[in-house]
Amino acid sequence: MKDQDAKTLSNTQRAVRDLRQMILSGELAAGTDHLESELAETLGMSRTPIREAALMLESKGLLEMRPRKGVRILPVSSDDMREIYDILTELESLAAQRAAQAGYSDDELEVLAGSIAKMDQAIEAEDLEAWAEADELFHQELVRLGGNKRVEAIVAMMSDQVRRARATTLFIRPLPVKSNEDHRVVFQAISEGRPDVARERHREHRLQAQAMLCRILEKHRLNSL
Amino acid sequence: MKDQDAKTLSNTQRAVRDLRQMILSGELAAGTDHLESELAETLGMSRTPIREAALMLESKGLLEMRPRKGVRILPVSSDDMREIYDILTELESLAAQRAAQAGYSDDELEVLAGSIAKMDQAIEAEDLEAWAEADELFHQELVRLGGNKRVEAIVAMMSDQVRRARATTLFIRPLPVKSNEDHRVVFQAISEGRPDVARERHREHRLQAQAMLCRILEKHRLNSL
DNA sequence: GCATTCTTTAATGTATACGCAAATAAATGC
DNA sequence: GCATTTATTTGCGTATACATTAAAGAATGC
Repeated sequence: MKDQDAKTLSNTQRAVRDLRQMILSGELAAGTDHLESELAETLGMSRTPIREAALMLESKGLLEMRPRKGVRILPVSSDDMREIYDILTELESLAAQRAAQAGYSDDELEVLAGSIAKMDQAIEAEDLEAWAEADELFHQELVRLGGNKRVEAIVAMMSDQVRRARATTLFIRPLPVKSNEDHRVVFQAISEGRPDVARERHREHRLQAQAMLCRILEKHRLNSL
Repeated sequence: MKDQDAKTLSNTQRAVRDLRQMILSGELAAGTDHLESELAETLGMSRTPIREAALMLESKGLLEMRPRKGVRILPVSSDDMREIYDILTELESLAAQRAAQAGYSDDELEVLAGSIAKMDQAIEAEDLEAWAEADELFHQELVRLGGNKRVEAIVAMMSDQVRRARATTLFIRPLPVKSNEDHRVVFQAISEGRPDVARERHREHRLQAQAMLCRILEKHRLNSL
C-alpha cells in the first residue's frame, strides 16, 4: 500500500490523488485559496508536481488557478448543480439505453443488482451514508455497462464536482424510497433488453431527482456549496 | 496580434494553442510520438511550459503522455467516433431543447440564422470547406444558446477530437442537402419556442449524420484517423 | 549465431533558481 | 488627513540542473 504510494506513483499522481481527496472531503474548503508553495509543503514535495496536479484538477473543474491569488477551490452554485444534473441526465440515460442494447447476462449484471440490494438494506436500516454509497455504485456501474469510456470519464468528472455537496444535501432530502423503485425498473429494462424503456425510465428518474434537489436547495437558500 | 501573443499570453498558453493547432491541422500527425524536448525546441521555449500544455491537452483527449516514449498524438478510431457522436447527439439535443425554452428573440438568433444561410450558399457553390465551417458554427452557436457552460466545454472537446477526421470524411460523404433542411427545422422550433420538437428533431438529425458517417467509414475501411 | 548480462545512453520527473509583474506597504506632496 | 507616487515584498512563470530509470547497444559466454 505504502509501497504502491512511493514506488509506482509519481509525485504528480500522488498530488492529484491527495488534492482531489482533500477537496472532496472538505479539508480544502470550497471557495478557499491556497498558494502553490503551501500545498507543496503540505504534501511534502516541490512546486513542480503541485502545479502539474493543479492543472489537471483545473481541467476537471475542481479548482481554478489564478495568478498571484493562489489555487482556488471552486464552489458549486445551484446553477452549477443544474448544469451538472442536466448533463448527468442525458449521459446516464444514454448509458442505460446502451446497456439494455448490449444484452448482458445476469452474471454481468451482478454488480448492478448488488447495488440495488445494498440500497434496499440501507433504507431498511435508515443508513443514509450507506444508501448514498450504494446509489453511487449503481450509477457508476450503469455508466460502465453503457460501454462508452468518454461518457464514463465525463460522468465521473461531474460526479466529483457535486460529491462535496452530498454531505449537505443528503440529510435534508426525503428518504429515497421512490428512488429505489426507479432503480429496479431501470434494472429490469436492462436485464430484459428493452433500450427505450431503460432510457426513458432512467431519464424520468434523473429529472425527478434533479427537481427534488433544486427544490430543497432553493428552500434552504443553499446557493454555494 | 503579435503583441497579444508575446505580452498577454504565457508560454504555457501559447503552447496549448499552438500544439492544438498543429494537431488539428495534421502537422503533428495522429499516432506519432514527439519528445518533450523536440516540441520545446520547435516552439522556442523550455520543457516546463510544454509539459504543462501537454498535460492540459491530455485531459482534453488530444494526446497521451507516456514515460520515455514521448507525447503521442492520439488517433481516433471508428469506435472513438461512435463514442463521440453518441455524446454529441445527447448534449446537442439538450442544448436545442434548452435554447427553445429560453425564448430568444430574432436578434439573439441572428448568428444561428446566419450560419444556416451560409450553409445554403456553400451548397449552392458546392464549396464543402465553407459548408463545413458554417456547419461547425451552427452547432457551436446552438450549444452556446443552450446556456450550459459545461455542455459547451464538453462539446468543444469532443469536436476537437473529430475535427482532424473532417478533412478525410468531408469529401467522401454525400452532399449535405438533407442536413440543411434539418437545421432549418431545428431553428424554427427554437424560434417558435417548441422545446420538444427542437430536441427530437435535432436528435434525429444527429443520429442520421452519425449513421451516415459510420457507414462511409466502414465502407472505406477507415479505422483510425 | 543466439541468448544473456553488463554498459551506456537518453528522456523523464522533480527540485531549484531567478526575473518579472502584481499587490501591498511606505513615503511624499498637498 | 488624503491622494499619489515610490519602495518593497511576494508569488508565479519559466529556465535549468540533476537523479532516476527504462531502453538501446555492446560485450560476453556458450
